[in-house]
Amino acid sequence: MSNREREGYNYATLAEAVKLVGETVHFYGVVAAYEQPKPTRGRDYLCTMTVIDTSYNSPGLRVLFFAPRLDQMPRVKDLGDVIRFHRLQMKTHSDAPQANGNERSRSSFVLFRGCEGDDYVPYQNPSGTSFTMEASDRNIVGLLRTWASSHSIDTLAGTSKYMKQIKDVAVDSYCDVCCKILFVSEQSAENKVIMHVWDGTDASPACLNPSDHSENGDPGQDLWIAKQVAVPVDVMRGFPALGTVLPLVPDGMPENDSRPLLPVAGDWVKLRNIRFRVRKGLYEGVLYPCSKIGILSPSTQTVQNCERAYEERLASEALRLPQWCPQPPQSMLVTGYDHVKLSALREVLTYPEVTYKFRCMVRVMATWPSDVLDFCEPTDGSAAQPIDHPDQGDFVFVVRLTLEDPTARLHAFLYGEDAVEFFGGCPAANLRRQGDTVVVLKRKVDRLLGVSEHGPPNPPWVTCCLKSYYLDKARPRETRRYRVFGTRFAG
DNA sequence: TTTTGGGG
Repeated sequence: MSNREREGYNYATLAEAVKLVGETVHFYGVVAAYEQPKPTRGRDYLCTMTVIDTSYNSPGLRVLFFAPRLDQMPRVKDLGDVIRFHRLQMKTHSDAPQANGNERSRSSFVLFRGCEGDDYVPYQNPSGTSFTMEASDRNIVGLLRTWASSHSIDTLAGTSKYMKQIKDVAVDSYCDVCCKILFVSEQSAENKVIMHVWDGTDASPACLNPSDHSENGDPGQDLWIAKQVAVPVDVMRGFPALGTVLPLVPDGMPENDSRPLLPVAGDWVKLRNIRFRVRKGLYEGVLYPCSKIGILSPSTQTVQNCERAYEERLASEALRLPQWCPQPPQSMLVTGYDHVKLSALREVLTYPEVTYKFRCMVRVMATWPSDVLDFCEPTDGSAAQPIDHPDQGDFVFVVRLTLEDPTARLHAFLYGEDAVEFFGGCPAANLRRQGDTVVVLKRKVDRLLGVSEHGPPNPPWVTCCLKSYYLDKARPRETRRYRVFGTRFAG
């Protein structure tokens, strides 16, 4: 044992430490930023963080800590916690000071809660029982706690030039996002963990990629399945009413046991260096090996801003609207219930009463049948009835619409008299014998779907009324369906 | 032993 250790450790302030490039130092710091450990391309794990103290609080000191095993990595519970490092090597990187720790070079750490008045027992001490805790140590921890509690420690969180809200994400560029983990799903078949994240804002409507074109000829069904697979309705019940929930899928990440540690539902995180892409017309975040997951305290300014903005959205009729629909809202459809509050589709899907009525602001993504010629069918539906039966009264509209807003997708049926009203009094008929009617219908449906000669379809925002019902009284929730009613083309 | 990765 060296003289120094026998006398107790001599801790540098961070201001002193950054001047000791090339030397091995001990120091205490308050954790101002922390990224989950992740595997390196080499043999070790790496964990990165920024620590601050009174002598050096902006931008703080970056610390890299390498170790062969996950349980040897710092597992910071909360920003503002106090960490003590022994035997870190001071370096510079890109003209900024940096401290390097390596378990293989006997670097070590202990972690304390940041709460003022908490005890002086570390909540993490990977080196076991042999750690020093003198009166001077308790003094340093106490002083750092007092200082941190009166000081904003998150000055770095949420201020990077890469930071984006979900409403502003775009494809093909790397960015950072502060968001809440709402749901973590294990896709056991692919051995993938998908996190579902939310920040209270609405993703912009995304175009369908040419590769998204359905194989079964029913694009609406594909779109609906894409959304259902992502988040089951039962899980959705626990989500906030508004705002887009995006899946975050790993790409090129190492297999199971050497994956980075993932946050759990309820955590706020800062996702760093992630990208977005569009699949089946839905944005999804992509987590690469170069991405990082930083923790955020609920008290962080960025988190508070998200939560406050969301509370405002919830309370305001205007702000509840999808953030990408025109203001003031316009709609080529009108409803007879304009006084009824607008519901997001996630609210519709998760409403506790199975039979209920809603008014929504949505986009119509697809119809089924996709050909207007097939919008009506014979009322008795039997094969014995000739398909070309000329009698109008024997036909009924049966059309399934795939509706979308920033919160969800759902199928709603346009049926019978509700459909006749919807299409402006156009009666049900054998449409294969009603060329004029078909032309009128097709023109309306194309407008509704935003079909254009150039480029992909871009459906406009429209208001519509939905009512929910069930097919089987014994299993109302499982057999819940939706119908469009009280809605028609304007003019 | 001094990598690995290091705010792009």
